[in-house]
Amino acid sequence: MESLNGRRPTVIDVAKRAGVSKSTAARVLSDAPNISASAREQVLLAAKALGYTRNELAVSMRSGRSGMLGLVLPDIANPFWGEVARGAQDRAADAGVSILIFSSNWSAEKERMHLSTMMQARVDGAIINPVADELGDLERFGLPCIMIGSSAERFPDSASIGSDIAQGVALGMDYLRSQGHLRPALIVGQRTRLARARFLRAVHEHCIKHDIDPVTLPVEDADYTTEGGALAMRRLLERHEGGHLCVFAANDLMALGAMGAVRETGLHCPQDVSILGFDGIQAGAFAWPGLTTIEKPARQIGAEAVAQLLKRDVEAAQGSRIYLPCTLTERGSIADLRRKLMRDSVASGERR
Amino acid sequence: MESLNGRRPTVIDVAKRAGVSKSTAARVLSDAPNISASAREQVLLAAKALGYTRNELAVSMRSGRSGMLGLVLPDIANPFWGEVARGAQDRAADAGVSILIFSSNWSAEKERMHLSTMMQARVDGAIINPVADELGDLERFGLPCIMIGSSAERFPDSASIGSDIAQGVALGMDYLRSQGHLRPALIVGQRTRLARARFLRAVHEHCIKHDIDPVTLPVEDADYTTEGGALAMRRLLERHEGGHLCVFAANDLMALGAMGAVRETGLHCPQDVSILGFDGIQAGAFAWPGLTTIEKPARQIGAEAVAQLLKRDVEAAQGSRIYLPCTLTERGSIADLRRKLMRDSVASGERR
DNA sequence: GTGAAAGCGCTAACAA
DNA sequence: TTGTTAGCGCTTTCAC
Repeated sequence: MESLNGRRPTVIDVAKRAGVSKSTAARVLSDAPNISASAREQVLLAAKALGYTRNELAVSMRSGRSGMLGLVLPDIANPFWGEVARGAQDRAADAGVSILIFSSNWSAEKERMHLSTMMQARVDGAIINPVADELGDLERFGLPCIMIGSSAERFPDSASIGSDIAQGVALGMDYLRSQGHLRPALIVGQRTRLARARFLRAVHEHCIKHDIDPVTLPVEDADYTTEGGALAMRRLLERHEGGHLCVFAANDLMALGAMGAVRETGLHCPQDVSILGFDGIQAGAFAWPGLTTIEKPARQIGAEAVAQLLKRDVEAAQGSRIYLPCTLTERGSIADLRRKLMRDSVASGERR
Repeated sequence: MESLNGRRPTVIDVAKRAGVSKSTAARVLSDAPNISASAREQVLLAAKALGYTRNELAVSMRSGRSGMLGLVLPDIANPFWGEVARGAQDRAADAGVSILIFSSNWSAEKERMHLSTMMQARVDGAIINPVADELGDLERFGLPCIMIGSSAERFPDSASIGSDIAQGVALGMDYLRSQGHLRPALIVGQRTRLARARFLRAVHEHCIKHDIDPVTLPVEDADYTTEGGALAMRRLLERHEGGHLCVFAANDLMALGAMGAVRETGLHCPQDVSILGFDGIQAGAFAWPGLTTIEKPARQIGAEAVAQLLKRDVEAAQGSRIYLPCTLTERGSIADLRRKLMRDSVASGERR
């Protein structure tokens, strides 16, 4: 009976077995209307018996849409991007589309390769954290595209989704202020990075709002790595003139590095030094003390990007930018100076 | 000239522009032999001008192979699986194939969904960390399949790749022994987990080799989470009769949880308690003290799985099992009791 | 309600 | 060396 010897069954096989024509079978299998109950039943039965699964490749070719989305990340092994991928994957699965995930490993060359592979695979849309400055054919053929992450700003014409750095920084600065840290030192990215400027701008805005001269905040550049953070911390410690030191790092890895440097110096966090991070990576929860940090909505970014891409069919939103809010995760790397100050003032007999 | 108004160019468009036939163009574009230099040049020129990219969907349909591999992971956001994905991605990119990554989120239902999506997408092979006990159509149509991770043992018939737990445990036990810890306490997984038995079996073998009664090692069950590890540690501490306590946890998360519990009790690691983990997740590097651990070759597992799948075309290796060796990462959570013992014996005037 | 036939973009067998 | 032709599995007119 099963004369297809190992071959995967096609509509034709199903049609034959059901005793109907190819098109009737196809109609049933694609839920088209105007089918007699008996025909439907026969076809469904045959399909089940044969273990028929629709060949999406063929569907894609006919329809011109592949039901796949491309996702190009700088590093899928990086927990932050892993979360983004997870968000995208979950949202896509809900909508019944698949995701082709690529890891550019921070290489523009690899990225170009992946972009081209995506084009060839005829993905219906792409989500990209761009490394290079140009997208090649993607733009040329108007493939729906959404940029994610900070480097997205290099592409002012395309839609983008990212975390709201300004809001996150404000949140962090407000929190530090609430704990009595008015002039935190800053560990920021290299001068070439766009994220650096955005971070600093947000800090300045906060300062101006609170009548603080931005120039009075110590700033150290680092390279977003643990080692860089440790280096920057040591320099900060050298410059420091005594009293409690508070540091706001532009990412968690640098914050964690800074924490290590503090420990090496024989100082303690948060007793002598307070540290605030930015990202929300898992490792921060296991450091000691736990790293208090501004958490980026990684998973939502992925999910929202997919959602936008799927919506895109209807309305083409050129150059729109969505910034998702960050949240504060308190863990224990920040000293509450206010309470301490209050105690001091009570002790010295002052009243208000 | 560009009369395809936004449409992506096909071989036909290229052929027309180059003034040759469809098949000549196709031959050039697919690097087939027997083409005149002039024809080749014309076609390449036309292709470039038009921005032609081969439609892999069509190629796939003709050839029956999609150039895509499916990868089903329990959680793409989990750093360990992220590393596996990264290894697979890199290796696949080298070979010019794409990877469809799915995250089952530990749900058998979702897994079944993803499996079916993969079948419909006509992937050429699949790499799976199985949650459910059956694979459905994958087996039925003989899709090349490789299982990864510990649950792979539930599928004795299919090929699998994993880390060599026995070797890793032996490595860990030998290392502990070298540091003077002869009878470490064990924090292992739940009784239902296959991994638990494998872990314990390896420990027993080590014990027997070294004339230690395995029963004398305290064992606590936990659920592979930080909280579970902390709980198990507290129970271990209660049972403990004084002196240095050494703990070998079956994964890093539990080890990290145990470390936290030690700190809460007012004890210190590694002075009072030594802890050895198993996995090699990033967070372990940021804990304080850094977690010494047996590192699983996550990235290689992914890479090797892809390699095997690609090789599979040639020789079908049914039921083969590959175990990749683990490595030791020393960080600082283990006390060197030997040195301490030596010091003690020197102090008390003993000679050898 | 159903069948016949065209065609998505490509490759491969056959002819010239 | 090049062109013609027949499909891969599916959807979708267009007749009946």
